[in-house]
Amino acid sequence: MSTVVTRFAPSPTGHLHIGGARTAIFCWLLARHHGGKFVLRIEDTDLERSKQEYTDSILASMRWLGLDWDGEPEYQSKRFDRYNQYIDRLLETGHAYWCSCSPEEVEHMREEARARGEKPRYNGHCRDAGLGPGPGRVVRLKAPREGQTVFNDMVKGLISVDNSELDDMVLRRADGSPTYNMAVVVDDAEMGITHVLRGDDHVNNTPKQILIYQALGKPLPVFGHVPMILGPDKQKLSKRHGAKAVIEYQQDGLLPEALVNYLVRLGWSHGDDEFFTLDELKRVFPEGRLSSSAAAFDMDKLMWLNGQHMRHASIERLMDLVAPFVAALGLGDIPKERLKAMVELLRERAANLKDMARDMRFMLIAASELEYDQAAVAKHLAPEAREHLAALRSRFAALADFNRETIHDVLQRYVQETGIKFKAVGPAMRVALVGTMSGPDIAAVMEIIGKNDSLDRIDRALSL
RNA sequence: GUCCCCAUCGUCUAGCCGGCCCAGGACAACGGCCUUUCACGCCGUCGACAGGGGUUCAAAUCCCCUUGGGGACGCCA
Repeated sequence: MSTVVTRFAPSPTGHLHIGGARTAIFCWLLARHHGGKFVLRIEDTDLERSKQEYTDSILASMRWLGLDWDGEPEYQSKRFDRYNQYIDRLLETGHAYWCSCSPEEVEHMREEARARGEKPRYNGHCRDAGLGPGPGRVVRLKAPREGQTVFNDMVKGLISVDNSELDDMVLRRADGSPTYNMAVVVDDAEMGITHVLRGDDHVNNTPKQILIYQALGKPLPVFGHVPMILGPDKQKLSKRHGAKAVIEYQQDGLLPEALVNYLVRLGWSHGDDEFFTLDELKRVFPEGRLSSSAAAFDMDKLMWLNGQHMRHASIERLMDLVAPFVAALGLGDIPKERLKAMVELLRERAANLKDMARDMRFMLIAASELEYDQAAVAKHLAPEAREHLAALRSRFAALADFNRETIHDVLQRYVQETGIKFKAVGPAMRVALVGTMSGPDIAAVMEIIGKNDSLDRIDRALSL
């Protein structure tokens, strides 16, 4: 049994976006499930648009997602000599030839084909001219004109294309650099890639690449093309859709495992299962099915899944993860115990780390900084409610052991002794301590902010 | 224009080597329960096999056509 070797081959012309992230995850899963290798190859042959900062960003996103790769990343820009060796070999074996047609001439040929109702392509003008090297000349593949090229796609099944639809593609440009298809085939063959899983937009490249494999006499890998991700409106994904780069989701407070879970489920399924950890995915991935149709991105479901993963994450990890978000709110250093208490209190309710940090804010500011919702104040801090608040304040002040149980007891006893309904005092307490009518259990909040702060807040509410 | 691919609830999907499906789950929406509030959680409601032909005793499932959508046709990747 030969080992599985997959690869992810981004070009560093931007940050890692969710479409690329998803194919990377699929490739990683396939390799890791089989205990195989996952190689990372930076396709930076376009020197103009490729930037080191993007490579760094892509690698950072991969690490954040938990996708580790084997060995050092490969850079195509460093492998031009290899590509040219193979092109020379193709020239020697008669699988390729020199072409002197100018770009303008080729464009003219394309227009002629189009006028004939055919697919625009190079007409093979220099195919049998027996030309040698020369300035401005390119090398083209001598592609078969008859028959068809067929391959069994991992996700789409049998795909076949008539060779007459393909043309003699350029392998080496006039400036001596290799073209994309040539470089990819040489790399995949040399790196021993067994499974090429990539975006849908490459299906049409596959027959062309297969022709190069055949000319080179190299064995074919298994190909698989995953459909692209569409925007919520089923149109091509764009910034407007909220479908952003992976780092932006990181900045929005998502958990990497939630993003992975969501992205994988978008185009892959395992029965009715929705929630997966990375380890589970690694274990069951091949049992599931890759979808062959495009999927629309749905932020709501991503957020829901994130909430699910928040509830499965450990308190300690959540503390580490939420800390930077709290710091970003300018709330300074928080004692560990206090942060822990807040995370425990909010883990069940927050949809993401950013929201969680935001929801901690009211507990971390001073009583004097608390913002009161005027409508809530008017409604719940009526004269009668204030009397109860004042009475409760002195009972809380007398409390030696200030924790959520004792606080809760004070509240309960007060309600029993005065015979009032909890509703006559509960909302007032909440407005006084939180400023608004929503939030977690008041007794728990009071324990976290402490006795002094609790009393200060009641005093301030009483003075409003 | 030519070629390739795709097509189940609003969305992600199960089902797809035919009968167990008058189509199941999840998100969203809506209603209810829980609760001092908001969330969480729980229960329920709404909601789909694009259309048309075949094949078959039987089709969401197989075949063909139409329609719709996407992708590709570079000396970009």
